[in-house]
Formats: sequence, structure tokens, C-alpha cells
Amino acid sequence: MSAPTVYDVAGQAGVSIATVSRVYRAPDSVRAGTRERVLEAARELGYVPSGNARGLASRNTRVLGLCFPDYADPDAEDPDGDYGDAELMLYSDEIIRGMERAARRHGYALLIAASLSEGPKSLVADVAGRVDGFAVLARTVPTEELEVISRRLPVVMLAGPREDAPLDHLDHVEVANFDGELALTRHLIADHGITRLAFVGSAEDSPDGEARFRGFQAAHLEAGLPVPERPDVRTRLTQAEGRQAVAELLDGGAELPGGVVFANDQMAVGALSELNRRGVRVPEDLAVAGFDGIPLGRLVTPALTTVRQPMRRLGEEAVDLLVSRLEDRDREPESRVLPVSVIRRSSCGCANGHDAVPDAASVTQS
Amino acid sequence: MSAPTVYDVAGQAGVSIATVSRVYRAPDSVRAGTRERVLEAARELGYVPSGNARGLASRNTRVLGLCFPDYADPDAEDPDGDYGDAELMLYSDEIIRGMERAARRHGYALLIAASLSEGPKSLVADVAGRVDGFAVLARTVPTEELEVISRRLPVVMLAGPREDAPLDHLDHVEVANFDGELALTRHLIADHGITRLAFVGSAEDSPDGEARFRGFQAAHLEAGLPVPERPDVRTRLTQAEGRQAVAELLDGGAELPGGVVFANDQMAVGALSELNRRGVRVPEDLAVAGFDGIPLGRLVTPALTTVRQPMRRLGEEAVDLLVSRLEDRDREPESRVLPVSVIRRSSCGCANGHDAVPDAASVTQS
DNA sequence: CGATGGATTGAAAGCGCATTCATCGTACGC
DNA sequence: GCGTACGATGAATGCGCTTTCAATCCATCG
Repeated sequence: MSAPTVYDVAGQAGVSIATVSRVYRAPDSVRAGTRERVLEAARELGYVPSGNARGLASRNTRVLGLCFPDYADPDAEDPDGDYGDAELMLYSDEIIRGMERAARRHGYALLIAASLSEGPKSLVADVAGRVDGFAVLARTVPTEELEVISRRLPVVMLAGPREDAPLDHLDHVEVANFDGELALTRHLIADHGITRLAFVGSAEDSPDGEARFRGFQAAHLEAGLPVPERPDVRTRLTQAEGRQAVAELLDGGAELPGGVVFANDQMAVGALSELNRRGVRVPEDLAVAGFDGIPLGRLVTPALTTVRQPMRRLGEEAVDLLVSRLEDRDREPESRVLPVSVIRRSSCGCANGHDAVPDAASVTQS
Repeated sequence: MSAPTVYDVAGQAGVSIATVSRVYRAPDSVRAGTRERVLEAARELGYVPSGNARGLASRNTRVLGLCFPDYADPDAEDPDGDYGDAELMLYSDEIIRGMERAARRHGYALLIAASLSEGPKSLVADVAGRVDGFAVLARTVPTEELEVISRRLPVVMLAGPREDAPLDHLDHVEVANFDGELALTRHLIADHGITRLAFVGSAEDSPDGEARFRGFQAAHLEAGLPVPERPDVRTRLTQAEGRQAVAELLDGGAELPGGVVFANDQMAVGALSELNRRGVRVPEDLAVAGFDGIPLGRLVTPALTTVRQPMRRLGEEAVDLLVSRLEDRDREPESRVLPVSVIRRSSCGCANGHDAVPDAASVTQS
């Protein structure tokens, strides 16, 4: 009745369970004839090795995990509404994809779990118990929990600043937010001669957003321009908010800047549509730039100048780090910063899309 | 050295391992004082229950799986290229998201595995051994393998026609491709008075594409128009191919149709850009419609009329089916067809976006 | 005051497979 | 021909946890 086990197969094939196991784990160590008999029996019985038993016996699961924050939207098939959290979703989707692929290459499967902030609890512990190692999107899991778990299991932190104090032994991957925004802003200032730029940022607790803003500041510093102390607007990273942010800027009465740099593409896209509605010409009246490099940015009019971050690679690097730590538990914690590239399209005043200027910013520090 | 186990915790807390286990499985059956002691010990030791051991002992993993085809693109961060397989990726992403959420609601984690067609082999067996049940995107896994595995484990087939013969005991979820395309085409014919329509379809072995084409045919039949025998063009479901498909249609010399129905949105979007380039006005000179309801469709100009299919719900339904079968292994196999809705936007000639006409097509047949 | 029964806790038996060690052949070498 | 060595296979043990089943404990009841 229940699923067939090694014992059943062994019986049917007239061998011991050790041999059955060997047929799957080390086929070459079993004589061809015997092997065939076992495989045939397995086929006949519909035998599928139990991952649990195997994992228990060999004390490793061959599964890697990923914990990411749940996207807000509770259920709603979202009729035709504003894809509010599309950005976030897209982001984790890409990481999932990157991890899945890299994991498979290394012979691992991928277990994913979105942790809803208010969740029952210890969802991490749940995945932690089932995998050989896992990645966590920054700010998804409470520090204390991670602290405990990471003592027993490789964990890599994704996107977000490198952790300090209790978690500084974790491997870590992020993209060059600072360098990217610096390069982008430098381009706007140096190549387009825009000296008054506004910055629309995210909440202060978004490490990515803050790093980007610092890059924005640095470009001003470098150019000898007055350094803005804080983003002109802080808001959520959605299209709707981007739309509203420009509205605020324009209605604010203050002098119109020469360009607006948004902390991400979603906002920038929203802003473009609002600007279009108001008859503000981009880039003539106002240059616009985003950050992320989402596909949509190429399709809007004018095409969006932005900084592309390799989200999928983020996932791949995470897997690399996990695998390498699985091989050597004691190596020094490593922090990787992935390079980003400025994509010059029309929204900043560049002719017509399509010249990506790779901006070397790959750093490996220990 | 190695990770702490129940024994360690039990020792530290001065209780038996049975009690430790109970603290996690049935907290109420342990006196509060004892429970605290155990929890404290666990915390101190950094104890995380082994999913494998637990699964083995309780013979269930509390994990659900999903097998989907790998998206072509091997590595390439795809500089700024044509997101060729974006459609497919988007598709599986949505399903993953839907399943993840539903699974979590039911207390399951989700294991995902993209099977590369040429892969080493039996990737399914691999996931099958680790989960309590799983979903398979149509045409991802060889029939024989599924046949064997599905004898031992709940499997639901996603998107694609219902399987026959050896696999007809599987649960199955798909969307109303036929009904959706029928409704859409009916709209073009009846409401916009377009009598000559072209259809750009996919390869013949795409069950979805074929079903859509049959819906397209049915609308002609219903309207008393000549029924096209085959799609005017068959090609891959990408933007680039869509672009080329219209080019073919226009350059073909034949009389220009009043409208073109594409088997999916990606192609339609590509076509729109090509038409725009050629100065063909949409919808005045040529109406255009897609299928899928991808977000991008709302953003192109003119906004794309299409049929929205609830991809995320596909994943949710799959989980429902799996869970319910886990509860009752013997219930009749069920086939669910999810309703789709025609989204009328500008590309077909409808005023301006935003009226979704839900098209009842939900059917549950056994 | 002893009996009775529910609440707790412990002892022990697996769950299905990997793996070490011992055993059994058999091809070779002398 | 017989000892030797290596390849193939079997027996047995344990991975870490769940789950009866039985043993205790203690409060309540007669």
C-alpha cells in the first residue's frame, strides 16, 4: 500500500538493500547484470528513493533555500490595478531564477519561502531544518534568529549592507548601489551639464536607497556642486508614488530642477507618465533617470536612462558562496559587490538608447 | 561540533527526547515549566530540528514541489537584448508565486526545479523523493516517468490539455483558452464589425496555442464567417517573432485583414512596435489583440486588448488540489478550468482601456 | 485514607537509506 | 595447483525524530 522502499526492491531483485542503495549512489560499483535487475525491479514497483531517508543517512539534503519578504498584495488577482509591489516581486523573481539555475548546476534543488512579516513565526527555522544552506534577502528575518541558525548552517545575506556585530560572519552579496548612482549622476552633471538635480528616494530604512543617495551626493561633491543633505522626496518605490512625487516637485513652487534622479525605475516610469500628462517634455524640460534596469524601462517613451543591476546574478553568487562554504566551513566570510552599469537612453538627453557603459565596480573584500 | 540534536537538548534540559519532540509538535501536551526549560536549552545550543529526520519519522515532508521547463537563455545577463523568453519566464514566475503563497497558507514549503529538456535525467524523481506532492507544467516531464511517479504521489498537471490514457488519473488545472479566444474574437467581429481577421499562432505542439486558435475558429463559425483552417502564421511566442509576423503579413501581398489576433501578448506587443514603425495605424488600419494579460500590455501605445489569464491562481489551484488529494488519496481525479476575462483596451478600437468583461468559463468536470 | 483517572513523561521501536566491515568469489601470479 | 588480492555483495549499525505504550505523579473522589 505504502510507497515501496529499498527493502521491497531488494526483495524483488534478490539482492540486499545495500546493493540497491549502491545502484543509485555508485552505479559503477555494482556489476552490470545486478544493476539491471535492480533497476528493473525498481521500475516495476514504482520505486522512488526517499529524500528524507537519504538525507538523514548521509546528513545533507542537497537542497538550498531562499527566504524573501512576502509581497504585500494579499490575494487579489489585481484586476487592472496598479502593480504596486511589482518592483519587489520582480526583484525576488529574478533572484529566485538565478538561484534556481545556479543551484541546479551544482546539483542542488531550491526551496523557497516568503516570510510574511507578521507570520506565525520561525519560518526560517523551518527552511533551515530542510536545507544545507540558504540565502536571505536583507531585512527578511529577525537578527536573533539568524544569529542562532547561522551558527549551524551556511547563510548568505543578499542585497543590503553588510551585517555587523553578531552577524558579521555571514557571506554577503550586494550590488554597487553607491558606485552606480555616482556614475549615473556624474553622467548627468558632466555630460549633460545639469547642475540642479532632485533626488526622489525611499524610506530611510532602505539600505539600497540610502546607498544610492550617497552616490548621488558624492557626484555633487566630486563636481564641486553643493551637496544635497537629503532626498528632495522620500516615498515608496512604486509607480503611483513616483507619479505623485513629481507632482509634488512641480507644484512645490520651487524652481524646477534640470533633472530628477529616482531611487528606482518603477518610480521613474510613473513619473514619466505624469510628466507626459502635464506636458513637461523629457528630457528637454527635465531629465529623468531611474535605477534597476527593469525591462519596462526600455519600452516607455522616452526610454529610461538607468543603472542596471544584475539581479539574477545576485542569486547565482549566493549559490556560489553557499556551495563554497559547504566545502570549507572555515573560510573567511566574504562580501561580494556586483558591478552595475549605467544604461544611457533618451530620458537623460542621450541620443537614442542602447549604449551601455559598464562601470567597473566589482570588489571582493574579506 | 556537529549540529545539536534532540539528544543534546534533552540532556541539557534534563528530560527525555520524547519530551523535546513534544515541545515542538504538541506544545500543549507538555507542562509549561518543562517546556520552558527545553526551549531554553534549545536556544542555548542553537538547536534546529532536522527536517529530514522529522520527515522520515512522520512519513511526510510538508513540502510541495513544482517542475517547470527551463527558460532557454543559458546564462547571459542579456545586455539589453530582446527578452526572448520573457513570456515563459513570466509565466512560471507567476505560477511559482501563486503556489508559494498557497502552499505557505497550508503549512507547506515549496521546492522548485526547472528541468532543462536535455538534462542529465530524472530530475523529477529527485523532487518526487523530497515532497508530498507536486505540480508539473505541461510537457516538462516525460510521460513514462510521470506514470511511475504519480502512482506513489499526488501530481497535478498545469496548463495544457488534460492528459489521457496512462495519466488520466492526475488532477489538472488549465485556463479557458478556447472560451477566452472565442469571446475575444466574437468581440472583434460583433462589436467592431471586423470580418477579416488573421491569426498568428504558435508551434503546433503548443496545446494552449492550439486551443486558442480553435476558439478563434469557433467565433467565425458562430458568426457565419468562413472558418480559417489554420493560423496565418505560426512562430515562436516572442516579441521579435511577433514583429516579424506582421511584417510577413503586410509584405505578403495579400489583402490586408481588418485585424490580427496573436496567440499571446508578447507577440502582439512586438507587432505593435513594428506597425508603428511602418506607419500602420492601430486600430484604425488594423486592430490588434493578444492573449495573457501581461502588465506590459497596459503600457504600450495603443494599450493592448487581450484576454487575461489568472496565472497566479493556476498555482493556487494546484496547491488546493494537491492538499485535498493528500487528505483523500482516493477521490476522483478533478480537472479545473479557470475563467479568463477579455480586457478591452484601445488596440481593438475600444474607446480607452479599463473595462474588463469577465467571461464566465469556470468549469469543474470530473 | 486508599482508589481512580487524567496529565506528564520516559522507554523503545522504528522510518528508509548510506555506509563500514566482513565475506565470498574469482582472476592471477608463482 | 594453491595462495593472494581485488571486486562484488551482504550484514549490521546509526542518522535524528515521531510515536505508541507503559510508567509515574498527583489531585480528586468515595
